[in-house]
Amino acid sequence: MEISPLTVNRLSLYLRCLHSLEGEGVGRISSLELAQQFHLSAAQIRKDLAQFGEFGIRGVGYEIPNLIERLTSLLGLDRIHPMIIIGFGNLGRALAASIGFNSGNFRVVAGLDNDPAKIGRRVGGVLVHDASETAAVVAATEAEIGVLTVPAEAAQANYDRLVAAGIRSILNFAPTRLSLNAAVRTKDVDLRIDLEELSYFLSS
Amino acid sequence: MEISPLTVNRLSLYLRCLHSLEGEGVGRISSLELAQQFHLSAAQIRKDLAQFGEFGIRGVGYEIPNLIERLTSLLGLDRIHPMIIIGFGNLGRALAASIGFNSGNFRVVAGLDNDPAKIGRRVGGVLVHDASETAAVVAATEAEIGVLTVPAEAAQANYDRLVAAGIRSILNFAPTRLSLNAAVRTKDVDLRIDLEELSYFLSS
DNA sequence: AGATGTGAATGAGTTCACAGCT
DNA sequence: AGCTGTGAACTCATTCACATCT
Repeated sequence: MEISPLTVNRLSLYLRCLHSLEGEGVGRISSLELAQQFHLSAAQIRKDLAQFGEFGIRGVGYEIPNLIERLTSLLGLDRIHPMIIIGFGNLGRALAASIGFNSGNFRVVAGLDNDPAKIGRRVGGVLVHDASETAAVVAATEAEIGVLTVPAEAAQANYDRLVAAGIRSILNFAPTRLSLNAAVRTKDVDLRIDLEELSYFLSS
Repeated sequence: MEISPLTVNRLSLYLRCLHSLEGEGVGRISSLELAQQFHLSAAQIRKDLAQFGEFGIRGVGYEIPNLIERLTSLLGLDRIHPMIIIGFGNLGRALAASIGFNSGNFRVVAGLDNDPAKIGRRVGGVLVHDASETAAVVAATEAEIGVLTVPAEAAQANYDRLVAAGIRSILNFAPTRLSLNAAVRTKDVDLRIDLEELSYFLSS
């Protein structure tokens, strides 16, 4: 069955809530309690989980440690995901150094840039390579995720190079419409569009 | 009529495409050509635009300068939107300095942090104030958008302070589920969830 | 008794297909 | 003739409500 990204994103959310409950020592919880505590929908929690099997106990609820384990495994968070960052401008550098981004199972293992002043440097613990060596760096680091933080004009060329290098997925911050390769899962983070949405609702 | 954020986000996209065409000297375009060039849906372009009036000429298409003007005005991009950044860690600093973020009609006019080492400093052209002075800073700068780049634990407190200070909208980067105030439009950018989505589809 | 898991109902969003202008 | 604007059809997503199980 094909799972929607909306569902997957909610699973992430549920997992985060469960970790927080586990930290408080709670051992089990019903969909209703979970929904009320975190402003979610109980029916949706059950529907989302039910797509992957029967995780709960009728009349009781869900065992938190068990559910955490199942969701962690489902989301692929039981193994390390090496990432490379392409474009060491402000945003690329910040993400390389950010503990929120570079933590848990996600590890920034290398950087790429085309600026000679940056190549060979170690920025926030990450060594920056020449972007022309994308293929070699992807192969050597076994990077699974490429984080595109280059200017819009450079995005398509760097995207194509990442795809050719055999990367498996891409998180794109460049504010441009990439011509996509179906074999590589790509997720856009377009802050310009986010701001313009806020602008619209400010004015409306 | 209540417009969906999905529609608004596509308007941003259309506007971007139109700017690019205008730069190439194209004067008018049909929904079909626009769709083909940028991998969009012609029917959806027409439906989206039709929600706001009749912008096109039947049998001909859309006048690009005219449509750009209408969309710019619709999205509220014909005036400046002052922004403040709350939390001058890696991400906050990067956004303050990033031309992609801090450009066009969006201007970072001040920063807030609770670290004495940062307060009073000018980082990337932006003066950092004590977070306890949120209300005064919002009033003085007339900031419309608050960009929350604090750690998850600090997010709710800073959110509440922004709301109390009279901010109109918030872009939240903290990976947490905020308890929201309905009067303040809030948009989440949750990079952790984006990465976990990629992780899921890597494994599945 | 009480909460899960799920078909059925509703709602949101997209695509189709064509009437109506220019 | 050709493209917009739009009701109708369809697909996707969420919510409801209850049979099912512990």
